[in-house]
Amino acid sequence: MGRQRIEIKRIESEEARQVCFSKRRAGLFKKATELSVLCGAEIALVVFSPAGKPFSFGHPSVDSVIGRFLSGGAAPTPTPVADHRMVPARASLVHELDRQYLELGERLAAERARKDALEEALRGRWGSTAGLLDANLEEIGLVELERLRDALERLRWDVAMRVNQLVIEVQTRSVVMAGDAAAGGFVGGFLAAAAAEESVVVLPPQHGFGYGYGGIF
Amino acid sequence: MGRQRIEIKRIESEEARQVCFSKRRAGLFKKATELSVLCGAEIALVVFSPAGKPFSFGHPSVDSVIGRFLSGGAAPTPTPVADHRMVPARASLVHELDRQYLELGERLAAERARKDALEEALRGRWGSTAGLLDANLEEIGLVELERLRDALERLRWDVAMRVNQLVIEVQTRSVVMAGDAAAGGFVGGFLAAAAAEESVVVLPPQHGFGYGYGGIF
DNA sequence: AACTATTTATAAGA
DNA sequence: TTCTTATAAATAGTT
Repeated sequence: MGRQRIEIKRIESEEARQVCFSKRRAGLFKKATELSVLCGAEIALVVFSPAGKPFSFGHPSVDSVIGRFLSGGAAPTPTPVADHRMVPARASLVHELDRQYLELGERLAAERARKDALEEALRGRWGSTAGLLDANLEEIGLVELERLRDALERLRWDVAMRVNQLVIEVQTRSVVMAGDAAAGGFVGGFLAAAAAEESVVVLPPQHGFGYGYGGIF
Repeated sequence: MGRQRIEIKRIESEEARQVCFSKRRAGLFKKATELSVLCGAEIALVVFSPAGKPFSFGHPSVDSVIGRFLSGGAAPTPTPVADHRMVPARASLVHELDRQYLELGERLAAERARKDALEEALRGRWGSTAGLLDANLEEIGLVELERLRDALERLRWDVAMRVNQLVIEVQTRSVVMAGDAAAGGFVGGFLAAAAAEESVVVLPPQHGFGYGYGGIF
């Protein structure tokens, strides 16, 4: 709708896609607002940018509309535009939440496994020499000292290796893991604010974290 | 957007309102579809007509997007309000999920904190000038290792004493021990390692923890 | 529903 | 990102 007509297909250029998203998102929210005002229609609109930032609009509120949609055994939806899903999808939201919940559990388990492996990596090495530590030194001969020396050197190597791995892991993981701690107890607070009597709600892009990974719930 | 410009306010005429709704709803869903296709954005759109008919669009699905939104995408709505109209059953379910989420979140945070402490301990140890077996072993900070550390420090002292004695013996029994330079070498190497200022392992260039991204964490 | 006269939205470009 | 502008789209009022 501009200088040229464009085909409605995924924009490959990352930059162009971002620009298009910004413009069209604004337009979409404007249209949604106008529709709600002109016709008094209840509307819930949630959009995630390609970068994962959430935007939402709701009249009277996202929650009230979603709640009505999920609970009200409302009639199935029509199919305005083809191609994408315009599905009824009733209470399967619960399943989605449940799935994400399980995902968090798996994350926790994985996290714990990593921690245990770390502790074991340390404790295990010490365990190999623990006996020597407790031995009566008066009875330690050159052979024993040699064994101790070797054990300690192996320890140094192993730990160094472990550190190397950790460094790599940390570097690799830095972005992926970002955002984990955000969004504590969001659902409760969210629904607590549900059914707003407000007219128009537009969430600006969040400050930058809290999303990234949807592995909660 | 037609013959005349119209003010964006509720259309009083019931018929005109219904007509406008039909037209604009189609346009809105089309825009939403285009945005999702062009930019790959995830979108959930739910609209109730003035008559109460529900229409929805979702990419990949309404539920997945809503689930993602609920789970951590958004900050508290800028327009909080009261008037809860949640379906009881759903409300309690969500609260339960929320409670369990908080619980898991706390556990995860605790696990991660411990894991981070471990990583930091390892990393910090290498960062220091002291060697692996030096006194700052305590920086590992693990309770279960503190006793081992103490034992090791005593060991070092005792070993040093023992070595002194051995050296004296070696010096005394010049003939017997003379050819056994290896023994002295072992012990010397051990003690050198024990107080090492050197690193056995060279860590890879840590081009960094500069997560190079300001947005997320 | 269809048909336009207009207003809007927006693709490119700066 | 924001603005400008040429055009494509959407749509208000009409048939």
